[in-house]
Amino acid sequence: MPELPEVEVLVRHLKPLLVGKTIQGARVFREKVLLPTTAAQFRETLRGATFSDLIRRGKYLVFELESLNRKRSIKLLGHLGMTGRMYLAKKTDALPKHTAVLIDLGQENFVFEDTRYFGRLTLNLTPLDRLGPEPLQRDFSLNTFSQGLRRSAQPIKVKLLDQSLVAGIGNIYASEALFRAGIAPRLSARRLRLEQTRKLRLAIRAVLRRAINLGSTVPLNHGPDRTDGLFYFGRPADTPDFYEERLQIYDRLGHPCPNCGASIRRIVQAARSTFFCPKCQRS
DNA sequence: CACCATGTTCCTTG
DNA sequence: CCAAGGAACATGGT
Repeated sequence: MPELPEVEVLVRHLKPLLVGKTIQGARVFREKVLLPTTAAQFRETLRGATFSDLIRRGKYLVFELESLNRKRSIKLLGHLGMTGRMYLAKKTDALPKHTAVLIDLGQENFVFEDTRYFGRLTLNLTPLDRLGPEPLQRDFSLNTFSQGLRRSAQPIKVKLLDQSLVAGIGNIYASEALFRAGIAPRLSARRLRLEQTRKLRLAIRAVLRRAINLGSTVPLNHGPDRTDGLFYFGRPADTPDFYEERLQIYDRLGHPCPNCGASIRRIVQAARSTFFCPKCQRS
């Protein structure tokens, strides 16, 4: 469940569950997700450490810990890739098929499972250096944004996926933000007029904030009664309107545009799907 | 078998 | 040095 809003909701959920808990040990089932950290390094660094904080940066989770003697503060960088999940589980629960890392917290386990293993849980923090501003914070200013777009000939949709421009937008919310701003996904980034840039910046913020708010209403359960998959799409079969459709345009090929009724179209840009309304997003 | 999927990094080319 | 495009990573759903 991994773009900025999903990570934000996960962080809010996990932080109070983790802070104060001490790591008894760790088991690594898929060393690849630790890279460039090794399994031995990972186990040795974390054993005896206590979680002190958890924050989000872009689509990353940054776990902060203190070692046993408080001599050293440790940071762990997490990323969910496309299919990663992180949660606390009872020790009696069966391990999911694609468990990558298991952290023993004494009474329970912290599980990192990831079907495709594109995710990360590592002591290497350097990916954070490449991130642009947080879209929901002050440093994502109109100036910063328009200057970031100025040099790029790429289609605006593709440029929005560039994490050094602004951190946390993924394939779904890129389409959602452009739809909300009424901007055509193929428009070259440098050709946006100031008014469009202004609109897009506000649309990005609105779309992300709204998703966080809606996501916060979905309980993050795991196991057989798992509900975190509802974050993006649909609603459970037997629940009320509470679980409204969350997305206006993404994955809605052929459906009527919620603004004008025109048929929603799909194109491929940089090998990824883009959804848009041909009438509401003409320029 | 074909194509699709919420992401990032590495390599090459210009 | 920079921008941009494409492959690679790995597994599963339809």
